[in-house]
Amino acid sequence: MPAALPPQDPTTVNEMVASVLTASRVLVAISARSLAAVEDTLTVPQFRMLVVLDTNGATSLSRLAEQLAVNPSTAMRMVDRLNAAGMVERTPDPEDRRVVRLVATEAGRRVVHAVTERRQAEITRIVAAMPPEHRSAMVRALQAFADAAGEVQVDPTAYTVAGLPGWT
Amino acid sequence: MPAALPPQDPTTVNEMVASVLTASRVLVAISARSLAAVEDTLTVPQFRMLVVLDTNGATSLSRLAEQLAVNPSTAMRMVDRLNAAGMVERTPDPEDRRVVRLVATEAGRRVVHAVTERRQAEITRIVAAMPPEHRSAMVRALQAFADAAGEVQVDPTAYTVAGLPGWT
DNA sequence: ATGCAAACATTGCATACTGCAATTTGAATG
DNA sequence: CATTCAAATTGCAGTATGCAATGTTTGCAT
Repeated sequence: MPAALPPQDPTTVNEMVASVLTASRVLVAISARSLAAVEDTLTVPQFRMLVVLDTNGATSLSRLAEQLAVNPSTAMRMVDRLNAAGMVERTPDPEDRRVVRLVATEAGRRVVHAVTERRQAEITRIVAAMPPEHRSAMVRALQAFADAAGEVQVDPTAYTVAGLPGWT
Repeated sequence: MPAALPPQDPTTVNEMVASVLTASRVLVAISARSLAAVEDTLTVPQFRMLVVLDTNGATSLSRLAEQLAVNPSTAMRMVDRLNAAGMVERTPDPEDRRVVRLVATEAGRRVVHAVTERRQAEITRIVAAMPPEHRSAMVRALQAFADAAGEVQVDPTAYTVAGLPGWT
C-alpha cells in the first residue's frame, strides 16, 4: 500500500499518475521498436552487455557481471558468444594476470549507436510534433518529476535493467 | 537519422529529448524495483504471461502466444510451469476439443496485483513529492507527449513487451 | 619467505526461455 | 468421405541464468 501522504487533492495526484503511466507505455513502445532492429543479429541480453561495455569502456568480467546484475558465469558465457560474433574483444590484463580485459569492438559499438540514434530520433520526432506552447512546461515538469524521484531514491545503475537497456 | 524537421529552436528540442530520457530512466528503475519483488517466485516472462492472462481473461494457447508475441511452443511450456506452480489453470474447451482454456488462478492474480499496486504506489509517492505548481503543467505536458506519439504511431499491444510487462 | 585468505576467471550442472519443425487430434469444407 | 485447416503438443537446438566447484594469481600477515 502507498506510504502515508500529506493531505491534498487526490484527483490531481491520480491524474498525474495516469498520465505518467500513459507516457511510460509510449516510451516502452519506442524502446521495443528500436530494439527490434537488432534482434536478428543479437539477443536483448547481448545488446544490453554491449551497451554497458560501450558506455563504461574496458572492464573485467566480474565488474561487467556486477553492472549487469548477473552471475559471473552468465556474463562469462555471454562474452564467449559475443566474442565469437566479433562484438567483444578479450585480452589479458597486463597488471593482474587473473583478470581479462573486455572491450566492445568497432562492430559492437556500431550496433549500440545505431539503436541509440534510432531511439533518440524517434523521441525527437515526437517531441517536435508537440505544440510549442507545451514545451518548456514539459521540460520543467519532467525535471521536477526526476528530481522528486531522486529524493525518493532511484538506483542509478538500473537504466540497463531488463528489457530496456541503454536509455542513453 | 532523424526525419526532416520544420526549422525551429534546436536547443529546445534537445532539451526536451534529454528530459524525456531522464524521466524514462526513472520509470525503468521503478519497473525494475517493482518486478524485483516477484523474482523469487516467478521469472519475468512468467509474470508477463500472468499479466496478459489477468488483463484479458481466459484464452486459448495460440491466442496467448500471439499476445505475448512468442512461439506457441514457448507459451506451451511456460503454461506447463505456471500450471505446476498453481498460477494458471488449464481446462478443456467444451466448444472445441482442440483448444485449451487458460485462466490465471487466484494466486496468479494476487501476484500481478501486488506488483501493479507497488508500482502505482511508488509513482504516487514521487508525484506527491513534486512541487504542486508543476503538477497541472506536467499532466498537460505528458498528455501532449502521448498525443504527439499517437500521431507518430505507437503499437498499443507493446506495453507487455520485454522487461516492462504490465504497465497498467 | 612462506603460507593463507581473498579475488578472478572458468567449468559443470541444472533450469528456464526461445524458435523451428514434426506429429497428433479435432473441426470444417468440399 | 477426403482434404484441408486449426490447435495443441513434443523433439531438437541454442541462449540465458544461477549455484557450486576448481584452478590460478595476488596480497597480506606472519
